[in-house]
Amino acid sequence: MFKKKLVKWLEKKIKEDIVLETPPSKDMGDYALACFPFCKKLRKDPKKIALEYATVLHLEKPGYIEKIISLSGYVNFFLKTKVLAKKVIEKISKDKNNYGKTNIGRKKQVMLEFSAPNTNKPMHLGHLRNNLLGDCLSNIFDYEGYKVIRANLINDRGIHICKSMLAYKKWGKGKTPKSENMKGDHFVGYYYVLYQQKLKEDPKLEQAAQRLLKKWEKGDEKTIALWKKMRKWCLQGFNETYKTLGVKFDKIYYESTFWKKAKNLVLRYYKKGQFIEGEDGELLCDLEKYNLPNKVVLRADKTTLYSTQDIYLAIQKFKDYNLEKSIYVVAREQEMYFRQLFAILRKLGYKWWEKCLHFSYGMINLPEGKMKSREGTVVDIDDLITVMKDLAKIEIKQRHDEMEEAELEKRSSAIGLAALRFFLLKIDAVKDMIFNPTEAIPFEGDTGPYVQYTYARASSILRRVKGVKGIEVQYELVREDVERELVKKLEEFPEIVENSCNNLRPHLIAQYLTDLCRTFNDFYQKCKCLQAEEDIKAARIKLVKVSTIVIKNALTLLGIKALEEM
RNA sequence: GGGCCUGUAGCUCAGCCUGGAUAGAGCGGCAGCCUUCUAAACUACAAAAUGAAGGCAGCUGAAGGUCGAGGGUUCGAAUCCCUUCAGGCCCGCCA
Repeated sequence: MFKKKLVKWLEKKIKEDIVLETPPSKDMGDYALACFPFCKKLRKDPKKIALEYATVLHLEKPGYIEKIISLSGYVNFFLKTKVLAKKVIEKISKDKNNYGKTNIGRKKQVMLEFSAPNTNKPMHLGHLRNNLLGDCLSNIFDYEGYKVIRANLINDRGIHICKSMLAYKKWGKGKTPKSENMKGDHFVGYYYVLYQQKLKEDPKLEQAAQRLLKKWEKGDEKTIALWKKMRKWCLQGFNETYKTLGVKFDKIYYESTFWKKAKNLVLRYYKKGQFIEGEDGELLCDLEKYNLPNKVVLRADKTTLYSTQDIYLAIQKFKDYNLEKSIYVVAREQEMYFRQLFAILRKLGYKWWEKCLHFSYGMINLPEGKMKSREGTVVDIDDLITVMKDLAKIEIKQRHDEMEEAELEKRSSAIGLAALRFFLLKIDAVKDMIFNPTEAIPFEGDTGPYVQYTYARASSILRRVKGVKGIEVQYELVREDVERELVKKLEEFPEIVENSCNNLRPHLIAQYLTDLCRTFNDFYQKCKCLQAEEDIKAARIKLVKVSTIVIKNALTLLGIKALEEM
């Protein structure tokens, strides 16, 4: 708010490129200008330069500046607390849940593809990080004014799907999710696991699954009917999970609807000479000129691969929408794959290949160690949510002796999910991480519940306050150190969102939130609101009010519910 | 053999893109506030130095660091460049 203004003013005064930084401690002011770079030109000691600048500038300082001094080679600027408080508080009061939006994405469309489940088993911990990152990034783009298309690519065909179908055919005995009282995706997943188990005793199942795939591809009626049935069960299960997670999509691509077209497309490009035939008849793309290994785009038996379909789908996305960016939220293992995919598109002459972007993220594991589906150590999202919810219940019960069951359900669900989301989103996506449920749930520390709790405390003050409505806020009464700090934190928010959007770093929001909440709690601790004198009370209540707005806005970006009471 | 990523306090992480002043949080641990016991002096009561044991929700305080290592660039490096070590991931018909 003030920084840009100050930079402009300084550039006029000093006639140099001005880069302002934030000093490490508050007695060094709000902004600082390092004078070391000027040394050579002016052939003077930086301390002297700083002193001279500070002296001159101080005399001509603009109205919002309290003082300008020099400290060990820096020119330090101090904002007037009253002006700062007034500007920030009034801005937030006016913008409310729009506070922090910058509109940098106006008239631009961005697509984020994430989630991408297979319809043969429930989504697990890995999908969870994917879903949450994709969802949060989408929220951020949305907030910055982009038109966001949340896309999901459902992998609903292929050999892995046939495996669960085969197992169901053999051992399913006509059971249904309903008859077994199971969630659809878990039901289907059970047969996928069953297949893997039976395969050990009977290796011939592999061929049987292959035959089933062939039948599916030919459109065999019975096979298709079974496929449709099981697919539906699975999708219903996914939708439930998405609903509890609070994840929504604008566009869903089903692999089953375009795999054939994808194959034909690749064949056409082959005929045009864009792809070459390998030793066994497979088709591949030569990427040597891009310094990448070659990529197979169609199997020797002319069945499709992920690459086949992704080439088609990438093109389709740009046909469906006028995209500024097409972002793929996919785990890091596939970094090379996406570099190849984008290079293929480039080779094929699609100018927009540069707009494609792989947002990669690290692995997520449990404290017990690596997840291995074969060893059954995979954790389903649904199970994990239940664990979080139960942990949340324990916390709530410690604080409330009696609570109605419905209310307990509601709160534990909100808190459990908040813990989950926050824990996964606060860590830089590039890093591998260990998800430890018990570390995520406490109401203290860097956790989602801590942030929610802060919001609830603030809300409680606002609920109980009486008699400040008509009183005009006198901003000079915002004068305690902690109050000033809080105001400054609130001011940072728009910059944080913009940064996290431009650099695709959702964790900045979460990091900011803990910071803000700590600052708020410090203020809460040191400044009595309700017991203060009327005019001071009015100012503090206003500060509490705008704090809740910003906390809520930030929470919303993370997809976390702000609770009035916990 | 080649490529990408990570390495910061006991643990979990932020800061690195965009170099700047004493490298920041959270958790844990430590000390204190707290509880019980002890107790000179005193007619007695209240209060209580000191020492010991216990507890831990909250509050307060302090501690904790070769920023993996080495070199370079720079007035200045956790941050940029090079080398190196450790860990993870990937490298034509898996997804």
